[in-house]
Amino acid sequence: MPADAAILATQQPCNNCPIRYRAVCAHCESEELDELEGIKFYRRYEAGQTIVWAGDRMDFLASVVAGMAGLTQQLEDGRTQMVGLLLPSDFLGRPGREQAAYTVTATSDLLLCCFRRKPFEELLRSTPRIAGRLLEMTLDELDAARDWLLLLGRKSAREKIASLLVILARREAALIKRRPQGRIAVELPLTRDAMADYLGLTLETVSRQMSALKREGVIELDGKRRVIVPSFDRLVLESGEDSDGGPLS
Amino acid sequence: MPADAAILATQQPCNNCPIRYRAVCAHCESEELDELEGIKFYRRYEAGQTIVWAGDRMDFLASVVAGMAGLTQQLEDGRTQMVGLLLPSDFLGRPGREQAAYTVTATSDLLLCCFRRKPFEELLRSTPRIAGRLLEMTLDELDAARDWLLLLGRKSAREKIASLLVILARREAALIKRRPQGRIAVELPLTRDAMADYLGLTLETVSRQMSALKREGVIELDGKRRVIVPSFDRLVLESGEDSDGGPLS
DNA sequence: CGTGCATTTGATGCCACTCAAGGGGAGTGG
DNA sequence: CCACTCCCCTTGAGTGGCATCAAATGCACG
Repeated sequence: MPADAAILATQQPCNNCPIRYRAVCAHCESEELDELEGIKFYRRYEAGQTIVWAGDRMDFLASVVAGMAGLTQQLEDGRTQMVGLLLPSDFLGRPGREQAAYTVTATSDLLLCCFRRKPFEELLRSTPRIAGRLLEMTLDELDAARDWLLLLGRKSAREKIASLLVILARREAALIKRRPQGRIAVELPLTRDAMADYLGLTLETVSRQMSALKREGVIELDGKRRVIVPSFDRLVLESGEDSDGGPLS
Repeated sequence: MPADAAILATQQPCNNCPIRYRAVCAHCESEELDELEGIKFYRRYEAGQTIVWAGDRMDFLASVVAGMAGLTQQLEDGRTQMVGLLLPSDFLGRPGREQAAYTVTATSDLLLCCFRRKPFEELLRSTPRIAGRLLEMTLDELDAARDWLLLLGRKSAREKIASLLVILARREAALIKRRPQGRIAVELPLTRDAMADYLGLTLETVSRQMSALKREGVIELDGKRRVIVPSFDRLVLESGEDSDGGPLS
Protein backbone atom coordinates (compact mmCIF):
# COMPACT_ATOMS: atom_id res chain seq x y z
CA MET A 1 0.00 0.00 0.00
CA PRO A 2 1.50 3.35 -0.93
CA ALA A 3 2.51 5.35 2.10
CA ASP A 4 1.02 8.48 0.61
CA ALA A 5 -2.55 7.27 0.46
CA ALA A 6 -4.46 9.57 2.74
CA ILE A 7 -6.41 7.68 5.36
CA LEU A 8 -9.39 9.57 6.61
CA ALA A 9 -11.32 8.94 9.77
CA THR A 10 -14.80 7.47 9.54
CA GLN A 11 -16.96 10.51 9.62
CA GLN A 12 -19.19 10.64 6.57
CA PRO A 13 -22.54 9.17 7.57
CA CYS A 14 -23.83 6.46 5.20
CA ASN A 15 -27.20 8.10 4.93
CA ASN A 16 -26.30 10.78 2.46
CA CYS A 17 -23.56 8.80 0.74
CA PRO A 18 -23.73 9.27 -3.05
CA ILE A 19 -23.56 5.53 -3.65
CA ARG A 20 -25.88 4.49 -0.83
CA TYR A 21 -28.34 2.69 -3.13
CA ARG A 22 -25.99 1.21 -5.69
CA ALA A 23 -23.06 -0.14 -3.72
CA VAL A 24 -22.65 -3.38 -1.81
CA CYS A 25 -24.63 -1.83 1.03
CA ALA A 26 -27.59 -1.03 -1.23
CA HIS A 27 -30.09 -3.44 0.33
CA CYS A 28 -29.04 -2.91 3.93
CA GLU A 29 -31.46 -1.93 6.64
CA SER A 30 -30.32 0.70 9.10
CA GLU A 31 -28.99 -1.70 11.69
CA GLU A 32 -26.92 -3.55 9.12
CA LEU A 33 -25.68 -0.20 7.97
CA ASP A 34 -24.61 0.53 11.52
CA GLU A 35 -22.47 -2.57 11.49
CA LEU A 36 -20.82 -1.54 8.25
CA GLU A 37 -20.36 1.94 9.59
CA GLY A 38 -18.39 0.44 12.44
CA ILE A 39 -15.77 -1.18 10.25
CA LYS A 40 -15.43 1.37 7.52
CA PHE A 41 -12.85 4.05 6.88
CA TYR A 42 -12.08 6.28 3.95
CA ARG A 43 -9.00 6.39 1.80
CA ARG A 44 -8.09 8.91 -0.82
CA TYR A 45 -5.73 8.37 -3.76
CA GLU A 46 -4.40 10.71 -6.40
CA ALA A 47 -4.59 10.07 -10.12
CA GLY A 48 -1.86 7.67 -11.12
CA GLN A 49 -1.34 6.13 -7.69
CA THR A 50 -1.34 2.38 -7.36
CA ILE A 51 -3.69 0.99 -4.73
CA VAL A 52 -2.35 -2.57 -4.75
CA TRP A 53 0.04 -4.56 -6.88
CA ALA A 54 -0.96 -7.94 -8.23
CA GLY A 55 0.15 -10.56 -5.74
CA ASP A 56 0.26 -8.25 -2.74
CA ARG A 57 -1.76 -8.89 0.35
CA MET A 58 -4.80 -6.71 0.61
CA ASP A 59 -6.29 -6.42 4.06
CA PHE A 60 -9.35 -4.44 3.12
CA LEU A 61 -12.22 -4.49 0.68
CA ALA A 62 -13.80 -1.31 -0.61
CA SER A 63 -16.46 0.54 -2.52
CA VAL A 64 -15.52 3.28 -4.95
CA VAL A 65 -17.23 6.45 -3.75
CA ALA A 66 -15.87 8.87 -6.33
CA GLY A 67 -13.30 8.82 -9.12
CA MET A 68 -12.12 5.95 -11.21
CA ALA A 69 -9.69 3.07 -10.94
CA GLY A 70 -8.54 0.35 -13.28
CA LEU A 71 -7.63 -3.30 -12.82
CA THR A 72 -4.62 -4.18 -14.90
CA GLN A 73 -3.00 -7.37 -16.07
CA GLN A 74 0.37 -7.79 -17.72
CA LEU A 75 2.33 -10.26 -19.79
CA GLU A 76 5.95 -10.61 -18.82
CA ASP A 77 7.15 -8.71 -21.88
CA GLY A 78 5.24 -5.68 -20.68
CA ARG A 79 2.10 -5.83 -22.78
CA THR A 80 -0.67 -4.43 -20.61
CA GLN A 81 -4.40 -4.89 -20.63
CA MET A 82 -6.86 -3.21 -18.35
CA VAL A 83 -9.40 -5.85 -17.35
CA GLY A 84 -11.80 -3.88 -15.24
CA LEU A 85 -13.01 -0.36 -14.73
CA LEU A 86 -14.01 0.66 -11.22
CA LEU A 87 -16.48 3.50 -11.18
CA PRO A 88 -18.47 4.91 -8.28
CA SER A 89 -20.42 2.17 -6.43
CA ASP A 90 -18.21 -0.62 -7.80
CA PHE A 91 -16.67 -3.07 -5.38
CA LEU A 92 -12.95 -3.67 -5.03
CA GLY A 93 -11.37 -6.85 -3.76
CA ARG A 94 -12.41 -10.44 -3.45
CA PRO A 95 -13.77 -11.91 -0.24
CA GLY A 96 -11.92 -15.05 0.69
CA ARG A 97 -8.77 -14.15 -1.18
CA GLU A 98 -6.10 -12.04 0.42
CA GLN A 99 -3.75 -11.90 -2.52
CA ALA A 100 -4.78 -9.31 -5.06
CA ALA A 101 -5.11 -10.91 -8.50
CA TYR A 102 -4.67 -7.66 -10.38
CA THR A 103 -2.85 -4.41 -10.03
CA VAL A 104 -5.28 -1.64 -9.15
CA THR A 105 -4.47 1.92 -10.13
CA ALA A 106 -6.37 5.15 -9.67
CA THR A 107 -6.87 6.66 -13.11
CA SER A 108 -8.30 9.80 -11.58
CA ASP A 109 -8.45 11.14 -8.03
CA LEU A 110 -10.24 8.49 -6.08
CA LEU A 111 -12.16 8.09 -2.86
CA LEU A 112 -12.65 4.62 -1.41
CA CYS A 113 -14.93 3.49 1.39
CA CYS A 114 -12.88 0.64 2.87
CA PHE A 115 -13.88 -2.25 5.11
CA ARG A 116 -11.42 -4.26 7.13
CA ARG A 117 -11.30 -7.71 5.60
CA LYS A 118 -12.03 -10.00 8.49
CA PRO A 119 -15.04 -8.19 9.93
CA PHE A 120 -16.44 -7.69 6.45
CA GLU A 121 -16.14 -11.36 5.62
CA GLU A 122 -17.88 -12.11 8.89
CA LEU A 123 -20.70 -9.75 7.97
CA LEU A 124 -20.95 -11.46 4.62
CA ARG A 125 -21.60 -14.73 6.39
CA SER A 126 -24.14 -13.29 8.79
CA THR A 127 -25.93 -10.86 6.52
CA PRO A 128 -27.63 -12.41 3.48
CA ARG A 129 -28.61 -8.98 2.21
CA ILE A 130 -24.98 -8.03 1.80
CA ALA A 131 -23.99 -11.40 0.37
CA GLY A 132 -26.91 -11.28 -2.02
CA ARG A 133 -26.07 -7.80 -3.22
CA LEU A 134 -22.45 -8.81 -3.74
CA LEU A 135 -23.53 -11.78 -5.86
CA GLU A 136 -25.76 -9.48 -7.88
CA MET A 137 -22.93 -7.01 -8.41
CA THR A 138 -20.51 -9.76 -9.33
CA LEU A 139 -22.94 -11.09 -11.91
CA ASP A 140 -23.29 -7.60 -13.34
CA GLU A 141 -19.54 -7.27 -13.51
CA LEU A 142 -19.37 -10.58 -15.31
CA ASP A 143 -21.87 -9.28 -17.85
CA ALA A 144 -19.82 -6.14 -18.28
CA ALA A 145 -16.66 -8.20 -18.77
CA ARG A 146 -18.44 -10.24 -21.40
CA ASP A 147 -19.52 -7.16 -23.29
CA TRP A 148 -15.90 -6.16 -23.13
CA LEU A 149 -14.87 -9.48 -24.64
CA LEU A 150 -17.04 -8.71 -27.65
CA LEU A 151 -15.45 -5.31 -27.92
CA LEU A 152 -11.88 -6.58 -27.74
CA GLY A 153 -12.46 -9.55 -29.99
CA ARG A 154 -14.53 -8.07 -32.75
CA LYS A 155 -14.74 -4.31 -32.82
CA SER A 156 -12.68 -1.89 -34.89
CA ALA A 157 -10.57 0.79 -33.23
CA ARG A 158 -13.20 3.40 -34.04
CA GLU A 159 -15.99 1.31 -32.57
CA LYS A 160 -13.93 0.65 -29.47
CA ILE A 161 -13.49 4.33 -28.76
CA ALA A 162 -17.17 5.02 -29.34
CA SER A 163 -18.10 2.11 -27.09
CA LEU A 164 -15.95 3.40 -24.25
CA LEU A 165 -17.61 6.78 -24.45
CA VAL A 166 -21.03 5.14 -24.49
CA ILE A 167 -20.19 3.13 -21.40
CA LEU A 168 -18.86 6.12 -19.50
CA ALA A 169 -21.91 8.16 -20.45
CA ARG A 170 -24.25 5.40 -19.33
CA ARG A 171 -22.49 4.86 -16.03
CA GLU A 172 -22.47 8.57 -15.34
CA ALA A 173 -26.17 8.82 -16.13
CA ALA A 174 -27.04 5.73 -14.11
CA LEU A 175 -25.86 7.42 -10.92
CA ILE A 176 -28.70 9.88 -11.28
CA LYS A 177 -31.09 7.27 -12.70
CA ARG A 178 -31.33 8.75 -16.14
CA ARG A 179 -30.66 7.50 -19.62
CA PRO A 180 -28.23 9.46 -21.80
CA GLN A 181 -29.92 11.21 -24.69
CA GLY A 182 -29.38 14.08 -27.12
CA ARG A 183 -26.44 16.39 -26.45
CA ILE A 184 -24.36 15.33 -23.46
CA ALA A 185 -20.96 15.82 -21.87
CA VAL A 186 -18.79 12.89 -20.84
CA GLU A 187 -15.94 13.07 -18.37
CA LEU A 188 -12.94 11.08 -19.48
CA PRO A 189 -10.97 10.36 -16.31
CA LEU A 190 -8.25 8.53 -18.26
CA THR A 191 -5.09 9.36 -20.12
CA ARG A 192 -4.89 8.29 -23.76
CA ASP A 193 -2.50 5.65 -22.58
CA ALA A 194 -4.99 4.23 -20.09
CA MET A 195 -7.67 4.28 -22.77
CA ALA A 196 -5.36 2.30 -25.03
CA ASP A 197 -4.71 -0.23 -22.26
CA TYR A 198 -8.40 -0.61 -21.78
CA LEU A 199 -9.29 -0.91 -25.45
CA GLY A 200 -6.46 -3.19 -26.51
CA LEU A 201 -4.98 -0.50 -28.75
CA THR A 202 -1.91 1.72 -28.80
CA LEU A 203 -2.12 5.26 -27.58
CA GLU A 204 -1.38 6.52 -31.10
CA THR A 205 -4.37 4.69 -32.49
CA VAL A 206 -6.57 6.06 -29.71
CA SER A 207 -5.43 9.56 -30.50
CA ARG A 208 -5.97 9.12 -34.23
CA GLN A 209 -9.46 7.76 -33.80
CA MET A 210 -10.40 10.50 -31.37
CA SER A 211 -9.24 13.00 -33.97
CA ALA A 212 -11.22 11.23 -36.67
CA LEU A 213 -14.41 11.21 -34.58
CA LYS A 214 -13.89 14.89 -33.87
CA ARG A 215 -13.24 15.71 -37.53
CA GLU A 216 -16.50 14.03 -38.46
CA GLY A 217 -18.52 15.79 -35.81
CA VAL A 218 -19.32 12.71 -33.71
CA ILE A 219 -17.63 14.31 -30.73
CA GLU A 220 -16.21 17.66 -29.69
CA LEU A 221 -13.28 18.03 -27.33
CA ASP A 222 -13.37 20.34 -24.34
CA GLY A 223 -9.82 20.05 -23.13
CA LYS A 224 -8.29 16.57 -23.23
CA ARG A 225 -10.44 14.98 -20.60
CA ARG A 226 -13.93 16.10 -21.43
CA VAL A 227 -15.93 15.14 -24.46
CA ILE A 228 -19.10 16.75 -25.77
CA VAL A 229 -21.35 14.38 -27.65
CA PRO A 230 -23.76 16.32 -29.88
CA SER A 231 -25.90 13.24 -30.55
CA PHE A 232 -25.76 10.29 -28.23
CA ASP A 233 -27.67 8.17 -30.76
CA ARG A 234 -25.04 8.85 -33.38
CA LEU A 235 -22.35 7.78 -30.93
CA VAL A 236 -24.19 4.55 -30.16
CA LEU A 237 -24.42 3.92 -33.89
CA GLU A 238 -20.66 4.34 -34.19
CA SER A 239 -20.12 1.89 -31.34
CA GLY A 240 -21.51 -0.96 -33.43
CA GLU A 241 -24.22 -1.90 -30.93
CA ASP A 242 -27.84 -2.25 -31.85
CA SER A 243 -29.35 -2.49 -28.40
CA ASP A 244 -30.64 0.47 -26.43
CA GLY A 245 -28.61 -0.37 -23.39
CA GLY A 246 -31.19 -2.46 -21.65
CA PRO A 247 -33.16 -1.56 -18.54
CA LEU A 248 -32.04 1.19 -16.22
CA SER A 249 -31.63 -1.29 -13.38
CA MET B 1 -35.87 -24.64 -26.16
CA PRO B 2 -35.25 -27.06 -29.00
CA ALA B 3 -37.89 -29.75 -29.22
CA ASP B 4 -35.22 -32.37 -29.77
CA ALA B 5 -33.40 -31.88 -26.49
CA ALA B 6 -33.74 -35.20 -24.74
CA ILE B 7 -35.17 -34.81 -21.26
CA LEU B 8 -34.16 -37.60 -18.96
CA ALA B 9 -35.81 -38.56 -15.72
CA THR B 10 -34.03 -37.85 -12.46
CA GLN B 11 -32.28 -41.07 -11.79
CA GLN B 12 -28.56 -40.50 -11.43
CA PRO B 13 -27.82 -40.22 -7.72
CA CYS B 14 -25.77 -37.16 -6.77
CA ASN B 15 -23.34 -39.24 -4.76
CA ASN B 16 -21.30 -40.58 -7.62
CA CYS B 17 -21.80 -37.61 -9.90
CA PRO B 18 -18.55 -36.70 -11.67
CA ILE B 19 -18.90 -33.03 -10.72
CA ARG B 20 -20.13 -33.58 -7.17
CA TYR B 21 -17.29 -31.62 -5.56
CA ARG B 22 -16.78 -28.86 -8.09
CA ALA B 23 -20.28 -27.76 -9.09
CA VAL B 24 -22.71 -25.42 -7.35
CA CYS B 25 -23.61 -28.27 -5.02
CA ALA B 26 -19.98 -28.77 -3.94
CA HIS B 27 -20.37 -27.66 -0.32
CA CYS B 28 -23.76 -29.25 0.29
CA GLU B 29 -24.42 -31.63 3.13
CA SER B 30 -26.50 -34.67 2.39
CA GLU B 31 -29.83 -33.16 3.38
CA GLU B 32 -29.25 -30.11 1.17
CA LEU B 33 -28.33 -32.50 -1.58
CA ASP B 34 -31.65 -34.24 -1.10
CA GLU B 35 -33.43 -30.97 -1.72
CA LEU B 36 -31.49 -30.39 -4.91
CA GLU B 37 -32.13 -33.94 -5.93
CA GLY B 38 -35.83 -33.24 -5.67
CA ILE B 39 -35.82 -30.41 -8.22
CA LYS B 40 -33.28 -31.68 -10.67
CA PHE B 41 -33.64 -33.36 -14.04
CA TYR B 42 -31.22 -34.15 -16.82
CA ARG B 43 -31.16 -32.86 -20.34
CA ARG B 44 -29.02 -34.01 -23.21
CA TYR B 45 -28.03 -31.97 -26.25
CA GLU B 46 -26.15 -32.87 -29.38
CA ALA B 47 -23.15 -30.99 -30.71
CA GLY B 48 -24.31 -27.88 -32.52
CA GLN B 49 -27.69 -27.62 -30.81
CA THR B 50 -28.70 -24.33 -29.29
CA ILE B 51 -29.84 -24.50 -25.68
CA VAL B 52 -31.28 -20.97 -25.46
CA TRP B 53 -31.27 -17.92 -27.67
CA ALA B 54 -30.31 -14.56 -26.25
CA GLY B 55 -33.47 -12.86 -25.04
CA ASP B 56 -35.51 -16.05 -24.62
CA ARG B 57 -37.03 -16.98 -21.32
CA MET B 58 -35.14 -19.66 -19.51
CA ASP B 59 -37.06 -21.48 -16.84
CA PHE B 60 -34.21 -23.55 -15.51
CA LEU B 61 -30.67 -23.19 -14.29
CA ALA B 62 -28.12 -25.94 -14.74
CA SER B 63 -24.73 -27.47 -14.13
CA VAL B 64 -22.72 -28.88 -17.00
CA VAL B 65 -22.10 -32.55 -16.23
CA ALA B 66 -20.27 -33.54 -19.40
CA GLY B 67 -19.43 -31.98 -22.73
CA MET B 68 -18.96 -28.37 -23.59
CA ALA B 69 -21.10 -25.34 -24.41
CA GLY B 70 -20.38 -21.79 -25.41
CA LEU B 71 -21.99 -18.44 -24.61
CA THR B 72 -22.12 -16.30 -27.69
CA GLN B 73 -22.71 -12.63 -28.38
CA GLN B 74 -23.27 -10.97 -31.72
CA LEU B 75 -23.17 -7.57 -33.34
CA GLU B 76 -26.00 -6.88 -35.74
CA ASP B 77 -23.79 -7.25 -38.78
CA GLY B 78 -23.08 -10.83 -37.79
CA ARG B 79 -19.69 -10.55 -36.12
CA THR B 80 -19.67 -13.19 -33.41
CA GLN B 81 -17.71 -13.51 -30.20
CA MET B 82 -17.88 -16.36 -27.77
CA VAL B 83 -17.87 -14.84 -24.30
CA GLY B 84 -17.87 -17.90 -22.12
CA LEU B 85 -16.90 -21.53 -22.19
CA LEU B 86 -18.98 -23.91 -20.14
CA LEU B 87 -17.09 -27.01 -19.14
CA PRO B 88 -18.05 -29.78 -16.71
CA SER B 89 -19.04 -28.34 -13.31
CA ASP B 90 -19.71 -24.84 -14.71
CA PHE B 91 -23.03 -23.18 -13.96
CA LEU B 92 -25.46 -22.02 -16.60
CA GLY B 93 -28.02 -19.28 -16.13
CA ARG B 94 -28.45 -16.32 -13.83
CA PRO B 95 -30.59 -16.43 -10.72
CA GLY B 96 -33.02 -13.55 -10.68
CA ARG B 97 -33.01 -13.04 -14.41
CA GLU B 98 -35.36 -15.02 -16.61
CA GLN B 99 -34.22 -13.60 -19.93
CA ALA B 100 -31.06 -15.23 -21.20
CA ALA B 101 -28.43 -12.60 -21.91
CA TYR B 102 -26.47 -14.79 -24.31
CA THR B 103 -27.10 -17.49 -26.82
CA VAL B 104 -25.92 -20.82 -25.45
CA THR B 105 -24.84 -23.54 -27.85
CA ALA B 106 -23.52 -27.03 -27.28
CA THR B 107 -20.13 -27.26 -28.99
CA SER B 108 -19.97 -30.96 -28.28
CA ASP B 109 -22.50 -33.49 -27.03
CA LEU B 110 -23.65 -32.15 -23.70
CA LEU B 111 -25.30 -33.34 -20.53
CA LEU B 112 -26.90 -30.81 -18.20
CA CYS B 113 -28.14 -31.27 -14.66
CA CYS B 114 -31.05 -28.81 -14.61
CA PHE B 115 -32.88 -27.19 -11.71
CA ARG B 116 -36.29 -25.60 -12.07
CA ARG B 117 -35.81 -21.88 -11.60
CA LYS B 118 -38.25 -21.02 -8.85
CA PRO B 119 -37.37 -23.78 -6.40
CA PHE B 120 -33.68 -23.24 -7.04
CA GLU B 121 -33.93 -19.54 -6.32
CA GLU B 122 -35.76 -20.42 -3.15
CA LEU B 123 -32.99 -22.78 -2.13
CA LEU B 124 -30.46 -20.05 -2.85
CA ARG B 125 -32.23 -17.87 -0.30
CA SER B 126 -32.48 -20.56 2.32
CA THR B 127 -29.15 -22.31 1.86
CA PRO B 128 -26.07 -20.16 2.42
CA ARG B 129 -23.81 -23.02 1.37
CA ILE B 130 -25.28 -22.98 -2.11
CA ALA B 131 -25.36 -19.19 -2.34
CA GLY B 132 -21.78 -19.01 -1.11
CA ARG B 133 -20.59 -21.56 -3.61
CA LEU B 134 -22.35 -19.72 -6.40
CA LEU B 135 -20.64 -16.49 -5.42
CA GLU B 136 -17.31 -18.28 -5.37
CA MET B 137 -17.93 -19.75 -8.82
CA THR B 138 -19.07 -16.43 -10.21
CA LEU B 139 -15.91 -14.77 -8.93
CA ASP B 140 -13.86 -17.51 -10.56
CA GLU B 141 -15.70 -16.97 -13.82
CA LEU B 142 -15.00 -13.28 -13.56
CA ASP B 143 -11.31 -14.05 -13.15
CA ALA B 144 -11.44 -16.33 -16.17
CA ALA B 145 -13.20 -13.64 -18.20
CA ARG B 146 -10.48 -11.18 -17.20
CA ASP B 147 -7.75 -13.53 -18.31
CA TRP B 148 -9.65 -13.76 -21.55
CA LEU B 149 -9.65 -9.98 -21.88
CA LEU B 150 -5.86 -10.02 -21.76
CA LEU B 151 -5.83 -12.71 -24.43
CA LEU B 152 -8.20 -10.89 -26.76
CA GLY B 153 -6.65 -7.50 -26.25
CA ARG B 154 -2.98 -8.26 -26.37
CA LYS B 155 -2.03 -11.70 -27.57
CA SER B 156 -0.96 -12.74 -31.07
CA ALA B 157 -2.92 -15.35 -32.99
CA ARG B 158 -0.30 -17.96 -32.17
CA GLU B 159 -0.41 -17.14 -28.47
CA LYS B 160 -4.18 -17.26 -28.50
CA ILE B 161 -4.25 -20.78 -29.88
CA ALA B 162 -1.64 -21.95 -27.41
CA SER B 163 -3.56 -20.31 -24.56
CA LEU B 164 -6.76 -22.07 -25.50
CA LEU B 165 -5.00 -25.41 -25.48
CA VAL B 166 -3.45 -24.61 -22.11
CA ILE B 167 -6.83 -23.74 -20.65
CA LEU B 168 -8.48 -26.87 -21.96
CA ALA B 169 -5.62 -29.01 -20.67
CA ARG B 170 -5.82 -27.37 -17.22
CA ARG B 171 -9.58 -27.73 -16.98
CA GLU B 172 -9.38 -31.34 -18.05
CA ALA B 173 -6.68 -32.02 -15.48
CA ALA B 174 -8.49 -30.13 -12.72
CA LEU B 175 -11.38 -32.60 -12.87
CA ILE B 176 -9.04 -35.28 -11.64
CA LYS B 177 -7.12 -32.88 -9.37
CA ARG B 178 -3.89 -33.02 -11.29
CA ARG B 179 -1.68 -30.49 -12.95
CA PRO B 180 -0.82 -30.98 -16.61
CA GLN B 181 2.80 -31.85 -17.20
CA GLY B 182 5.06 -33.46 -19.78
CA ARG B 183 3.39 -35.20 -22.70
CA ILE B 184 -0.38 -34.89 -22.65
CA ALA B 185 -3.42 -35.23 -24.89
CA VAL B 186 -6.05 -32.52 -25.10
CA GLU B 187 -9.57 -33.02 -26.39
CA LEU B 188 -10.72 -30.18 -28.60
CA PRO B 189 -14.51 -30.29 -28.48
CA LEU B 190 -14.81 -27.36 -30.90
CA THR B 191 -14.84 -26.79 -34.63
CA ARG B 192 -12.20 -24.43 -36.05
CA ASP B 193 -15.01 -21.98 -36.48
CA ALA B 194 -15.97 -22.11 -32.82
CA MET B 195 -12.32 -21.73 -31.87
CA ALA B 196 -12.15 -18.62 -34.05
CA ASP B 197 -15.26 -17.20 -32.40
CA TYR B 198 -13.72 -17.79 -29.05
CA LEU B 199 -10.32 -16.36 -29.86
CA GLY B 200 -11.46 -13.33 -31.82
CA LEU B 201 -9.87 -14.67 -35.00
CA THR B 202 -11.03 -16.02 -38.34
CA LEU B 203 -11.20 -19.73 -38.94
CA GLU B 204 -8.48 -19.44 -41.58
CA THR B 205 -6.10 -17.88 -39.09
CA VAL B 206 -6.89 -20.59 -36.56
CA SER B 207 -6.16 -23.24 -39.13
CA ARG B 208 -2.91 -21.61 -40.22
CA GLN B 209 -1.66 -21.25 -36.67
CA MET B 210 -2.56 -24.82 -35.82
CA SER B 211 -0.57 -25.91 -38.84
CA ALA B 212 2.35 -23.72 -37.81
CA LEU B 213 2.38 -25.10 -34.26
CA LYS B 214 2.27 -28.60 -35.71
CA ARG B 215 5.05 -27.89 -38.20
CA GLU B 216 7.25 -26.68 -35.37
CA GLY B 217 6.54 -29.66 -33.16
CA VAL B 218 4.67 -27.78 -30.42
CA ILE B 219 1.65 -29.97 -31.04
CA GLU B 220 0.71 -33.11 -32.94
CA LEU B 221 -2.72 -33.70 -34.39
CA ASP B 222 -4.62 -36.92 -33.82
CA GLY B 223 -7.59 -36.35 -36.06
CA LYS B 224 -9.05 -32.85 -36.09
CA ARG B 225 -10.33 -32.79 -32.56
CA ARG B 226 -7.54 -34.23 -30.51
CA VAL B 227 -4.19 -32.66 -29.88
CA ILE B 228 -1.08 -34.29 -28.51
CA VAL B 229 1.20 -31.91 -26.66
CA PRO B 230 4.72 -33.35 -26.42
CA SER B 231 5.80 -30.76 -23.86
CA PHE B 232 3.24 -28.88 -21.83
CA ASP B 233 5.90 -26.42 -20.66
CA ARG B 234 6.72 -25.56 -24.23
CA LEU B 235 3.05 -24.93 -24.92
CA VAL B 236 2.76 -22.63 -21.90
CA LEU B 237 5.79 -20.77 -23.18
CA GLU B 238 4.08 -20.28 -26.53
CA SER B 239 0.96 -18.99 -24.79
CA GLY B 240 2.83 -15.92 -23.59
CA GLU B 241 2.09 -16.53 -19.89
CA ASP B 242 4.76 -16.62 -17.26
CA SER B 243 2.75 -18.00 -14.37
CA ASP B 244 2.46 -21.67 -13.56
CA GLY B 245 -1.31 -21.58 -13.47
CA GLY B 246 -1.66 -20.80 -9.82
CA PRO B 247 -2.95 -23.10 -7.11
CA LEU B 248 -4.89 -26.23 -7.93
CA SER B 249 -7.94 -24.89 -6.05
C1' DC C 1 11.23 31.11 -20.99
C1' DG C 2 12.77 26.53 -20.55
C1' DT C 3 11.60 21.80 -18.99
C1' DG C 4 8.76 17.80 -18.95
C1' DC C 5 4.82 15.32 -20.00
C1' DA C 6 0.67 14.21 -22.60
C1' DT C 7 -0.96 14.27 -26.98
C1' DT C 8 -1.06 14.69 -31.97
C1' DT C 9 0.56 13.77 -36.48
C1' DG C 10 3.39 11.46 -40.03
C1' DA C 11 5.74 7.49 -42.52
C1' DT C 12 6.33 2.72 -42.94
C1' DG C 13 5.71 -2.23 -42.16
C1' DC C 14 3.52 -6.40 -40.61
C1' DC C 15 -0.02 -9.45 -38.93
C1' DA C 16 -4.33 -11.05 -39.52
C1' DC C 17 -8.43 -10.51 -42.56
C1' DT C 18 -10.66 -11.30 -47.04
C1' DC C 19 -11.46 -13.71 -51.05
C1' DA C 20 -10.69 -17.88 -53.44
C1' DA C 21 -9.64 -22.59 -54.46
C1' DG C 22 -8.59 -27.23 -53.19
C1' DG C 23 -8.31 -31.48 -49.97
C1' DG C 24 -10.07 -35.08 -46.90
C1' DG C 25 -13.23 -37.88 -44.39
C1' DA C 26 -17.88 -39.53 -43.19
C1' DG C 27 -22.23 -40.73 -44.74
C1' DT C 28 -25.45 -42.01 -48.52
C1' DG C 29 -27.10 -44.19 -52.50
C1' DG C 30 -26.44 -46.63 -56.73
C1' DC D 1 -17.35 -51.11 -53.92
C1' DC D 2 -17.38 -46.83 -55.87
C1' DA D 3 -19.34 -42.28 -57.01
C1' DC D 4 -21.34 -38.37 -55.03
C1' DT D 5 -22.18 -34.92 -51.67
C1' DC D 6 -21.68 -32.28 -47.68
C1' DC D 7 -19.12 -30.36 -44.26
C1' DC D 8 -15.02 -29.11 -42.17
C1' DC D 9 -10.61 -27.94 -42.78
C1' DT D 10 -6.30 -26.41 -45.21
C1' DT D 11 -3.63 -23.54 -48.16
C1' DG D 12 -2.62 -19.55 -51.23
C1' DA D 13 -2.55 -14.62 -52.81
C1' DG D 14 -3.56 -9.99 -51.98
C1' DT D 15 -5.18 -6.20 -49.00
C1' DG D 16 -5.86 -3.24 -45.18
C1' DG D 17 -6.02 -1.81 -40.34
C1' DC D 18 -3.42 -1.13 -36.65
C1' DA D 19 1.33 -1.25 -34.65
C1' DT D 20 5.83 0.66 -34.69
C1' DC D 21 9.13 4.15 -35.04
C1' DA D 22 9.87 8.99 -35.20
C1' DA D 23 9.10 13.83 -34.75
C1' DA D 24 6.34 17.89 -33.76
C1' DT D 25 2.89 20.38 -30.97
C1' DG D 26 0.51 22.01 -26.96
C1' DC D 27 0.14 22.89 -22.19
C1' DA D 28 1.31 23.19 -17.17
C1' DC D 29 4.61 24.57 -14.03
C1' DG D 30 8.70 26.54 -11.99
